[in-house]
Amino acid sequence: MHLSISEENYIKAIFHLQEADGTVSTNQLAANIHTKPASVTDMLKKLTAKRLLLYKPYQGVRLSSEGRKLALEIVRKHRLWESFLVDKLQFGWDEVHEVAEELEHISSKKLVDKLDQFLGNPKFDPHGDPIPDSNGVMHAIRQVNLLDLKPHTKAEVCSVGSQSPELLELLKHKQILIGTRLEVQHKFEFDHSLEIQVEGKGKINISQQLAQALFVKII
Amino acid sequence: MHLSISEENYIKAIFHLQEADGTVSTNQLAANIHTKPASVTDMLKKLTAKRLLLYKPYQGVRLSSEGRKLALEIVRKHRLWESFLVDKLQFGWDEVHEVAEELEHISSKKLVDKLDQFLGNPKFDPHGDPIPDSNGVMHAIRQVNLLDLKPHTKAEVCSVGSQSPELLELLKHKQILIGTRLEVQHKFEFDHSLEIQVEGKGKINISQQLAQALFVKII
DNA sequence: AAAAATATTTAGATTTGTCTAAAAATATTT
DNA sequence: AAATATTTTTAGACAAATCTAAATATTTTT
Ligand SMILES: [Mn+2]
Ligand SMILES: [Mn+2]
Ligand SMILES: [Mn+2]
Ligand SMILES: [Mn+2]
Repeated sequence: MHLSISEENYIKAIFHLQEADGTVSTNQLAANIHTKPASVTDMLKKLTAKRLLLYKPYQGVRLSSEGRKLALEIVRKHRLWESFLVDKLQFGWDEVHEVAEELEHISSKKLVDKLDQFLGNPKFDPHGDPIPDSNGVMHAIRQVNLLDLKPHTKAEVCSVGSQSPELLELLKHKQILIGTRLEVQHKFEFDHSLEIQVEGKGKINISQQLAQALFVKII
Repeated sequence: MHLSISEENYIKAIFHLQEADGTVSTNQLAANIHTKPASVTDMLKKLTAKRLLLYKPYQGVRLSSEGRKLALEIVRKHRLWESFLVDKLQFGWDEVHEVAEELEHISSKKLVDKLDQFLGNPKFDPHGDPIPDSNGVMHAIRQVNLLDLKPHTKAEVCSVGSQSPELLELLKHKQILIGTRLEVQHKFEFDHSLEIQVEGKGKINISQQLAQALFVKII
């Protein structure tokens, strides 16, 4: 099954969007992929004909098992390349997403597996997201949104909810990285902001919007 | 100047073909790029409009200085990725060309320069071809075709004239690599074949066709 | 249960890169 | 210098991926 770069981008977007809702709407997909709904409908028909999607007109779309398998291959490549860029080429973790968006479409299976090996078979990418293995098995880590973390519980930042440059800039400024250890001190009802104790640093305040974008694992 | 993958492939092909003749014909290009002459004419017009080519209908084409600059960037990426695959990922030097054909189109300038640095700024790729630096400067090595090597002169294989799998298979079988040292013992007038003394090995025979595909530097 | 609003699909056009077949230009042979 | 062969360009078609505008289906509000 050979897919074009566009087709791969659609498959990957559906994969990510359906994590949340189970099923993905035409408009959601159009917004995510920066195209118009009419274009999405065309592509959904094409990918359905290739048996990669389960699609009922007007009723949204999901990946077929074949589609899911392909999506996992693309996600695997994306996250391995991100790891390569950060671990080997000294990119910042906030600079790698765009480049990986291109590299994920390189098709050589051998390349991916050799790269995986070269990197020491990493389990998580620089943003803390899990990397599927060569069989498409991806172990989800137990991670909790920072908003849902119980106060006075030690936890470690393990992923971020978006790769927007604005978010990453803010994290850089607050010196919050993947692996940063912290503990919620207070939750403020008024604006849902948090006071956080960062290990080795002082107390800082985090807005609701920022907390929502941070995922931690309890340690 | 943003180019599509197709446009980049044309620019690169013209670069390689004009090394020999100075000017490149429509048919030559069509054969090289596995497309039809009519398609080539269309693309030549488009790239000429972008000021990357010097093209007179019916009279062949050359790269403009702008086109040459872009070609060198693509060649740089191709050869750096080949070096990466061989040096870091343990690919055989006969397996890398196709993958590099895809990787050469990744656009990040930062990626290329970081990769160059990561590899230790190599001057030659696994086939012995010189790698342009980030300013597009490429130092040609003084290399001689094996057919033109004077008998009883020690030399070292430093590049091959094609990356065809058939050629590379033959070289593997004869245990000839980049860096192999050898000396011509006899030249046979009848079929222009050569008897070669390979350092550390015995004498072997090499056909005219094979000798033509091998370039050596005198040591 | 209508009416209104929203979401989705269809229809028709556009761009890019390719093709085949035919026409025109150039090169080679007689 | 014609005639012939070869090369190159033009003309017209097509598939992929996108768009806008219009039609249709679904959902929400009244
Ligand atoms: Mn992508
Ligand atoms: Mn990531
Ligand atoms: Mn290429
Ligand atoms: Mn090479």
